[in-house]
Amino acid sequence: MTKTSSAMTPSAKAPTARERLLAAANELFYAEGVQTVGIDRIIEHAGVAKASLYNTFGGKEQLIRAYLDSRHVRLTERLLRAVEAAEDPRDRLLAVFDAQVELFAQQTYHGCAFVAASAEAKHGSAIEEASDTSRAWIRALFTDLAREAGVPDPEALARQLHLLYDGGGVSARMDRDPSAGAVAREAAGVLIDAALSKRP
Amino acid sequence: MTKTSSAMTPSAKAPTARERLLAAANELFYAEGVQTVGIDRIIEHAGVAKASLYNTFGGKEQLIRAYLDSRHVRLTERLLRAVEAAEDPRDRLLAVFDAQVELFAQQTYHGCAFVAASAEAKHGSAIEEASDTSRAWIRALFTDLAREAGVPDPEALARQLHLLYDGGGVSARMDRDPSAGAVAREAAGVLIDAALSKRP
DNA sequence: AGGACCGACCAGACCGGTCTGTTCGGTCAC
DNA sequence: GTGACCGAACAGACCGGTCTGGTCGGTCCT
Repeated sequence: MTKTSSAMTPSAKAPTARERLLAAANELFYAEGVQTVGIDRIIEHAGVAKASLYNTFGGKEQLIRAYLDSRHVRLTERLLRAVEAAEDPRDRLLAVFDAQVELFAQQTYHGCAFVAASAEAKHGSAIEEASDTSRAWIRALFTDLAREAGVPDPEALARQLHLLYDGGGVSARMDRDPSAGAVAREAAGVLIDAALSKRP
Repeated sequence: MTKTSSAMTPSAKAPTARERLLAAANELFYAEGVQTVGIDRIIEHAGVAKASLYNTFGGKEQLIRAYLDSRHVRLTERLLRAVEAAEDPRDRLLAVFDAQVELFAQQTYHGCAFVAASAEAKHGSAIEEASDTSRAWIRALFTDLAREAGVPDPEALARQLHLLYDGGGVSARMDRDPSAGAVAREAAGVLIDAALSKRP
């Protein structure tokens, strides 16, 4: 009845090698960086043979790409869930920062995975590609919500809020201070109100 | 008369091994990352013997530290110069972002060196130490300028502006878009005005 | 003045270790 | 038996770091 080994569905039974690999990558790459963590540690932590990694993903670069893609999926889910819980257009914009506050509170938080991974990535790499995709999505989310709120220049407000979003992540990591989320949220409120006041 | 070999003064003549090493580190570390660039490439680019590196700095970690320290010195000089050129308290706060705009315009700009270097640094490293020092200095600068401007809560405004400052740097690098500087400056103006309006 | 000396430096061989990526034989479930 | 998987060994490049040997300009001593 239950197809456990189909590898296409995560299934409820024993996790496949791919899943364990991705989980290990998520833990180690995120905590220590994609450059400093070697594949030996990944496969050891995943309890997987090296050949399985290369059969499944093809190489470290592709594993990093898959790791970043999975981060992006979880990011969009988290943000969408937070935004949908709010109704007032202004609150929907702020909901993004509420999600950030919640995220920073976890002691596992170690900054934006894309910012960290792209810090030492060469131009044109898969890392840059994944970062661009994720950042474009966030920018579009901010723009849509800003337009929804009825500000005269949604693009401009979106760029400002994106700056705050980035700054919050960097500050929370670099200063080891989760309260950066609250600061970002407060500043966002000011910027939103200023943009709103220009359109009566 | 002239003591050229004293090694304490950079002198005007031929650059010493230490200077060339630091210059090479500044170029390669900043452009490609402190992890990905090996010391072999540093010494080759500097035209220096490997032993000179280890005699002068003691190791890669210390070279990175010296590189970051030199970045910090240049950063403070640049910001101080920009701030001192302005007279109005509000303009002095904005001058920090003017300096950022100018910085982003250089095509060599590749993001904040401290953000990049600390992305894959382990907790308690010399990199973290240097980052903390630099960030504390910037925070103090913002706080002083905010106090000078007479806002009721200088610390709060400083934290907001620091967020914008960080966000501008990240966005300029990740999006390969220097206009993030102008966006940050504009948002800073809004936040400053909002803080100012609370104190008559 | 001239020879011994010395510190700063370069060139490069070399070390142990680690990196990514490959290969192969064995095992277990279906 | 067939495919997915593990454990282990392997190759080749590269890492940070050490060490030897040689060059050169300046300084001191006589």
